[in-house]
Amino acid sequence: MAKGTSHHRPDGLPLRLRHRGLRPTRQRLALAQLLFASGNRHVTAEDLHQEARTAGVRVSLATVYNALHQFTAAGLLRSVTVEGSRSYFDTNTLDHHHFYCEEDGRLVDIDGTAIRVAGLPAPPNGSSVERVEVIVRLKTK
Amino acid sequence: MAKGTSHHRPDGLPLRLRHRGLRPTRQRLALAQLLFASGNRHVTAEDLHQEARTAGVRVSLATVYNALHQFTAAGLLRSVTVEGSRSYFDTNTLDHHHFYCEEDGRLVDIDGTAIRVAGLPAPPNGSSVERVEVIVRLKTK
DNA sequence: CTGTGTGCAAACTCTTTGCATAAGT
DNA sequence: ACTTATGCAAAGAGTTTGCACACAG
Repeated sequence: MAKGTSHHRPDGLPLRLRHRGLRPTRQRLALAQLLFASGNRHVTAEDLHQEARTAGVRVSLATVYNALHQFTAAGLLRSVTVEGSRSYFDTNTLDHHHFYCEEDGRLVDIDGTAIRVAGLPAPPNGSSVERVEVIVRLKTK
Repeated sequence: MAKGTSHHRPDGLPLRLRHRGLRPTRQRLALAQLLFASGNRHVTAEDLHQEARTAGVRVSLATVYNALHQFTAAGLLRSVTVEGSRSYFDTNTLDHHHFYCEEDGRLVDIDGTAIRVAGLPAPPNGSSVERVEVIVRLKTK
């Protein structure tokens, strides 16, 4: 393993962004780096903004929001809604589910293949199922 | 069955509120009436406020929010989070799930006994499951 | 160069809060 | 009377937007 840590060659990021029609700007690259360098993550805009600043990346909160939405539209992220006041963005774009701890606001992935939902009624007339989302709300035992 | 329509005697409301430690004020009664008189409902604060005004009930939006939260704390309502920007309140406090149509913001109940979720992994250490919530996101076919 | 992205601050939406007034018991 | 709820308007959080400047190609 001469260079890089297997799954994420930094060099892949610019191409990955450009491939989705996003110009690999300094800010987007830095944010993508933070997001995708370390396994599956669940971040809020504020989280990511803070992280960027801590990492010495000069980026505005508005740009973080823009980037998160652009990444989501481009299929690099998925948004998760578990609580009204914050928006979470999930780097895992495969179908999967979540544990959510209301107390500390933490999200944990549940592999989509692990869970099976049985007994689903037919969707209302004229609509079809886009996605089944399971949220397991946790309390401290 | 001499009087009332079985599940919701209007006379029951004041008692129902008082029983939960809520003083049956004019506004709370009117809102409770709107909420509980007609089967299961999913409303936003704005919805309910509008409805109240339409029904000629003078009530402020802040009071609607207060009442919705008080009712929720008292176990008369349950809050449902499907989308970041709005908070929904559900008059069905039994365990159940939802269809959610992103396009028109409509929520439809799915009986809790209909669905079975299998294959749930053990919750993270130190926590236990409070509630499993299934949201079936719909698209117009 | 040329067009897209960014930063900043202001605007916006939904929700909560503080304090004087009104209503419930 | 005494306590609790309400109304209003202002504050608050999170998010979005508009426009001048900066950067990537």
